[in-house]
Amino acid sequence: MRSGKPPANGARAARPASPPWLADAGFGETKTRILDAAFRRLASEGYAALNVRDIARDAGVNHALINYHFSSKDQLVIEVLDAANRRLLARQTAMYERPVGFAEKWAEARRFYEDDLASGFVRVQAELWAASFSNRALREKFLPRVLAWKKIILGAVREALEALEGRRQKLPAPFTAEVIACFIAEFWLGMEFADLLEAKEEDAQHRAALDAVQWLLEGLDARLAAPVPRRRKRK
Amino acid sequence: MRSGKPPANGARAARPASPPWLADAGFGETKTRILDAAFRRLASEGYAALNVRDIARDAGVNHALINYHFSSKDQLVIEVLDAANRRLLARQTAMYERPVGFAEKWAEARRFYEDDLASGFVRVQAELWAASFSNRALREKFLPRVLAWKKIILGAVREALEALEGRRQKLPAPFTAEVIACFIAEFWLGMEFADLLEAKEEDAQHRAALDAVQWLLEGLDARLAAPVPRRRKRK
DNA sequence: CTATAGTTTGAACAACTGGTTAAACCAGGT
DNA sequence: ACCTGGTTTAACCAGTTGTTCAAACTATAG
Repeated sequence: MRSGKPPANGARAARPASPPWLADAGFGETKTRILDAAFRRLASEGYAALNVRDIARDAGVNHALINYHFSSKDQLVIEVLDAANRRLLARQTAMYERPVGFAEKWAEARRFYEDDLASGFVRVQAELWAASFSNRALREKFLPRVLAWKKIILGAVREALEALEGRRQKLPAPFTAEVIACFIAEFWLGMEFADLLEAKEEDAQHRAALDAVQWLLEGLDARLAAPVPRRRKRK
Repeated sequence: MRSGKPPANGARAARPASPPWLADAGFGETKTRILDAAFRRLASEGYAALNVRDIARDAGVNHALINYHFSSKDQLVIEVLDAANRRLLARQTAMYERPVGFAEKWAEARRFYEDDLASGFVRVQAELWAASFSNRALREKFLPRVLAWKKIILGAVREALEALEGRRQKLPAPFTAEVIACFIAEFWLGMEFADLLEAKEEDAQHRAALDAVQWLLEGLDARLAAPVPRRRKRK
């Protein structure tokens, strides 16, 4: 019998049957519950305090099952990150398809971020990010994602700069698309780690900074929507 | 007998007598060695793997001494962060006094960063930053430092913007000094966490981004050095 | 029914954790 | 000499850690 469908019931406590979180990819119910509990534990207690017994208790499952379904605690953590990566990839491609303006893309990214912050996703990512400093396997899961993420940003920035050049506007030489994309990517990452410190003073500043970019992009969208100027910029 | 001076010798192994690292503040030799070993352990193995016995072995002392000199492992970690804070404060005020151009300030910050990366300081800071997500005492040590750091940046940005305004140049409304300072601070923080992932691809991009700001500031410095355009008095 | 294969359980293991303790050590003061 | 108070040591404690294992359970196939 493969572990496709849930095994009728067993004497399992009546738990909220696995939230939508990382529930995809045809895992058995137990496996999903463990993954989900591990995620929640990472989000609430952090990586340093992570241990299989608490995870099992949260999942409502015997703790030996963790080594049965995942071969070790380390492997479980890696699969948590894997699931997170799958989820991000799906969202990313979904966003890619939608052909909207730059400002709207930015706004959607902000909405996603708010969700991720509230759901604990940002926290888990930060915990595993730090853990990956001393965990090669974990780091190797992060690197391609970071690179892919930067590539997305770079693509959007390139698009924007080319549009600007079509309007005969150009940024100073050192500000290449790569540089601007780097600014955005690392700013965002820094914002995540800063937000997790939960300094209320920061929140307002972050919103203001995000708003400023939003304003910039709205201006860009407007200019792109207007008819091309005859000879030189009109404004 | 206070723990002011080193106790002659004892049968201590011939260890490299406490590197310059966090050695200040009149601690006894043993205390300093433990602090130093804890720092090195954090920099090499990370917070999650930190334990008193390894620290003691690294310091060449009995592990019971950690609970004798610091009252607990948690307290030791806090004092490591305290020492780091003291060090940063000293450097910061030293840099404050030196009245140089904006570009030179930026360049010095970059040099400091390179040192901190090589010495493991950035790594330790990142480890403790993440640990502070679930450690109130640690977080309370971070918050004032982060706030102070941002204040420094904000001060410099304000200065620059005022100088620009003296030259009748003005940024678009949403780009206040606070917003720009926020961009810089979070970009820098993100860069630290990204560098710790050790993706070689990133390094070049970071350098290019830092160079771009450098270029901007050199232009600003040059403009400020040049005579004021007619129409209004200087600053 | 029985056989079979996947799943679950409770108990156990050995290693490791932070912390404590009594005794020893080591100076200086009297 | 003795006492004193800070320091160091080895042994120890109780609790936690990840992991293993044989036995029990469950559902399906023959």
